[in-house]
Amino acid sequence: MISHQLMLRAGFIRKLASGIYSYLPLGLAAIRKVEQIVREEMNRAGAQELLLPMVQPAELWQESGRWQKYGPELLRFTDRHQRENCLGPTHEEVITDLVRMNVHSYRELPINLYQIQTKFRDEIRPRFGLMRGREFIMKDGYSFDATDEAAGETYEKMNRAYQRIFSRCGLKFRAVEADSGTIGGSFSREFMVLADTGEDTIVVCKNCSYAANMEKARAMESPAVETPDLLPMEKIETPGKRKVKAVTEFLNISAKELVKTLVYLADGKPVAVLMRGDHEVQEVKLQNLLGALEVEMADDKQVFDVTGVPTGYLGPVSLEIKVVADLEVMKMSNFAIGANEKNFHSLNVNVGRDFEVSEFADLRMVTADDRCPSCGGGLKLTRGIEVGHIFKLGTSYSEALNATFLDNQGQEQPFVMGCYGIGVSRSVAAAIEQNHDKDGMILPMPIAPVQVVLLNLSTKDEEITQAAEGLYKECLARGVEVLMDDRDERPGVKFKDADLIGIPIRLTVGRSFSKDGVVEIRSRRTGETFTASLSETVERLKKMIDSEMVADSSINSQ
RNA sequence: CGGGGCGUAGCCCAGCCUGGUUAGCGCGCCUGCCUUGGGAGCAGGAGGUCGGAGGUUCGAAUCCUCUCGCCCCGACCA
Repeated sequence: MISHQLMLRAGFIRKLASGIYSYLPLGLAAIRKVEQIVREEMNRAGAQELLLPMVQPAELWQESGRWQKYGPELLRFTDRHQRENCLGPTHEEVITDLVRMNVHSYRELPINLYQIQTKFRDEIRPRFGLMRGREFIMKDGYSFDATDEAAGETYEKMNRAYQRIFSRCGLKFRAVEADSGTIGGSFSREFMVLADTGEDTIVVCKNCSYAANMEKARAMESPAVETPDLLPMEKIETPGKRKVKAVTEFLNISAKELVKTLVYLADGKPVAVLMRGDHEVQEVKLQNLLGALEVEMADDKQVFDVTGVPTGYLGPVSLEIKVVADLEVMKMSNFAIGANEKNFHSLNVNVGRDFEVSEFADLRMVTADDRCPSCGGGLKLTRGIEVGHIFKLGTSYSEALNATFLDNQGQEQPFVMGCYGIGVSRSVAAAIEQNHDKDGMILPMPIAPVQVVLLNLSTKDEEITQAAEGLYKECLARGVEVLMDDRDERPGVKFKDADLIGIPIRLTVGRSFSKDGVVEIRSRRTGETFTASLSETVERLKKMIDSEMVADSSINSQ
């Protein structure tokens, strides 16, 4: 991954252990820039910063039920008093506990609290450096409202704040509908930085603003077709034909005329899933439909054990286990299925006449051939990096932890919560992923470690050195962030390093100063170069910087 | 957790298969000379528990066993 390589080469980070990195001065400076933008926008949106403990007692997690649920990525340990603890991967429990101890009346609401802190998640397989470390810097925020309606307003406020934050960071991103996952809650939205190297696939409409991740993405339903006459079911021998491709070729039908039967284990219980031959199951949708904690595809042996049929010849007719089906299957008629007998399939099968389905639902993976569910336009699959996620949590945590307040009727009510995360260290990596060339990083002005890198090309030349130092001091005095390269190195080395670390503006004092009394100003992004006299230089730097900072007023707050 | 791979100087790596001088190259580092607008050149120099433990052997970086760490692929994931 390019951002990782560049950060190592450029001295932004060094690895200490698997998924654990030290932030060096330049890397830290970029992180601080992102943090500062996050702070400003969170504060503007009415949130308040605090700092919660990283070590958390097991009791709290047992109370919420996540001590069992969270799994091995929660790093647990025992202290000298034999008390169990964990390192916080997130802070719903701690914040809910804090609020329940201190807030008791609707008149104290709403409350919106956030922190910026190092989190630890013992990832199965850390990779891509800061992109998926075990230790990472995250902003996490939590809101407490008296009613669903008020919580919805807070959620929208956070949505707007997030739009501003990522715009101000100079990132190209999309906000997408998302599955809320193990955190629970009713609705959530992910902020995805668009990059081909992203780990997540997202679906965006080419025509309207619809965007979603694969777990949530819907497609416009295919138009209803008139049901043709139902033909009599027919069993046909299909020796050795198990895969959709082999069966359809053998029967000379298209995959759209075949229904495949897949067996999943939902928390250990077998379920058959019917899917049109050319479609794929989206397991998270299945998991949500079944209300299961875990679904996994059964292996060949497990399938045989529960159905008595070898994989490849399964069908829903007289199948003993629970059967669910994708919506598209409902529209099909006279289709082919496995006959539940080795080497046989059945033709002209129909739902209702030949078998029953306990539930129809959208269970499939959307493809680029599908149409947008909100406008019917074409869809595009693209890759993204998740840098932010906002959730409407509802009352699941406040109920589990018995966090309540008295409403204006004197009734005890659970807080209506929301939670809002931003991967700070990941955002820096994502920015680099999105902004680099063959020579190195090209950092957006608002999150670059410094705005200007000043090269003194000849530290032994007194005139040049004096000019460079003068400029350096003037920059500092006038609020221009500057890093001076006065190493005793040859010019080529300094140019290469300046390119690598991606500082937006390069200011060079060298030969042209001795000759013509001018210094050189160059944009890292465009390569555009011009010269300036000493007296006008800092003013011109300021203009360039201002034009590249995303000004508050230019942000469209949607 | 399953599959594959790697640990030799600060870094990248060769040597291992087929045991046998003083363990080597490149980069980096130090000293001197030289050079100064796109990662220069010459000369000299420092730097090693060969990841760790045990074993086989006259002799182990090399063969065997165990162990630790890391990387890649997979399942998983806010």
